[in-house]
Amino acid sequence: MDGPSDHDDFADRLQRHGVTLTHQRLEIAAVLFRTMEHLSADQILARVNARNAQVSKATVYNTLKLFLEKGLLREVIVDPDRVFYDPNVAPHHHLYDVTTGHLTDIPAEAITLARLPQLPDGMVVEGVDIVIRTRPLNPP
Amino acid sequence: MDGPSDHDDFADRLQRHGVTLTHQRLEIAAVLFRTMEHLSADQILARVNARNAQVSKATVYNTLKLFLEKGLLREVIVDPDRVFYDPNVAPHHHLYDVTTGHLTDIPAEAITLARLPQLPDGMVVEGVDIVIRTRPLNPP
DNA sequence: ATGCAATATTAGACATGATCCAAATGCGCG
DNA sequence: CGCGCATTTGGATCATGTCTAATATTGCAT
Ligand SMILES: [Mn+2]
Ligand SMILES: [Mn+2]
Ligand SMILES: [Zn+2]
Ligand SMILES: [Zn+2]
Repeated sequence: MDGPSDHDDFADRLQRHGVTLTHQRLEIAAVLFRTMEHLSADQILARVNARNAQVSKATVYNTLKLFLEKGLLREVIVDPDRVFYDPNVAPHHHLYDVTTGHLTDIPAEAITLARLPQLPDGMVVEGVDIVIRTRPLNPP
Repeated sequence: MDGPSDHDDFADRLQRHGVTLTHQRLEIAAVLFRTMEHLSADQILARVNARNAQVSKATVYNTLKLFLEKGLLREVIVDPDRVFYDPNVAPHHHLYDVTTGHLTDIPAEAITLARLPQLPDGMVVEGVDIVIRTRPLNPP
């Protein structure tokens, strides 16, 4: 499941993005890229320290910021209380289960916008975020 | 500009939504509904106390929560650090200037999405939030 | 009007996510 | 080995937002 090849893939990935390798960064990368889930900083900290060793909160935040800068991650802002970190950097959108807080990817091609609105002058689109909030169909 | 008719309009609006009137609630409603801007709790607190009297932080949060429950407002989650309160409760989407943090409404009709993705079984759409992140076209 | 119970407001304590800091550690290389 | 620089770290600090328990106001019956 967790062979040396996985580990090397993560190492390559970090290096290709200009991130110098450290033990902690590899641990964090493993947590994020092995399951490709959307996780909060707290969840990442817990998982990293559950599997292996002691990585500090400060290092988790430092590393997430670094990974963001290097384009290894993106943020998803859907919950007012915490940021989710998304290991999928391909353009895509999200289903957000408001009861569980769980995020699911929607491929960009699965949604087509017709008639993008006209932008104010001199403004350019940096990105489009679509969140479809869902909940279980109410049982009485 | 700020005649008694405005004030009465706000009062009517609150009462039609089942909100019992208080001086503080009317002040907060005036700040929100007079300019229809997207404001954070902090900004609302500052504006309320700039124009008139002393309304406490607790009351601002209490009132915003009440207005949300009563359908007078909605939240907009685009900034990891603070919630914006939106006095426009009609279905619509947003332009988000990432450099200034300023939000602008896009009428729901201005965007059409084709091919909504298929939802997991027993799940129903609660809402769709579209945020178009923009920035000034600026070569430094 | 007066009294009374329910509702609303408030100051300040508290919770939480996230950032900052200054010290300690680790690493690459001469 | 030892030096210089990047990285890590605990703990302090900050910012939004919530809670509490006391006070003030309101609506209403008498
Ligand atoms: Mn925050
Ligand atoms: Mn918060
Ligand atoms: Zn995603
Ligand atoms: Zn809006």
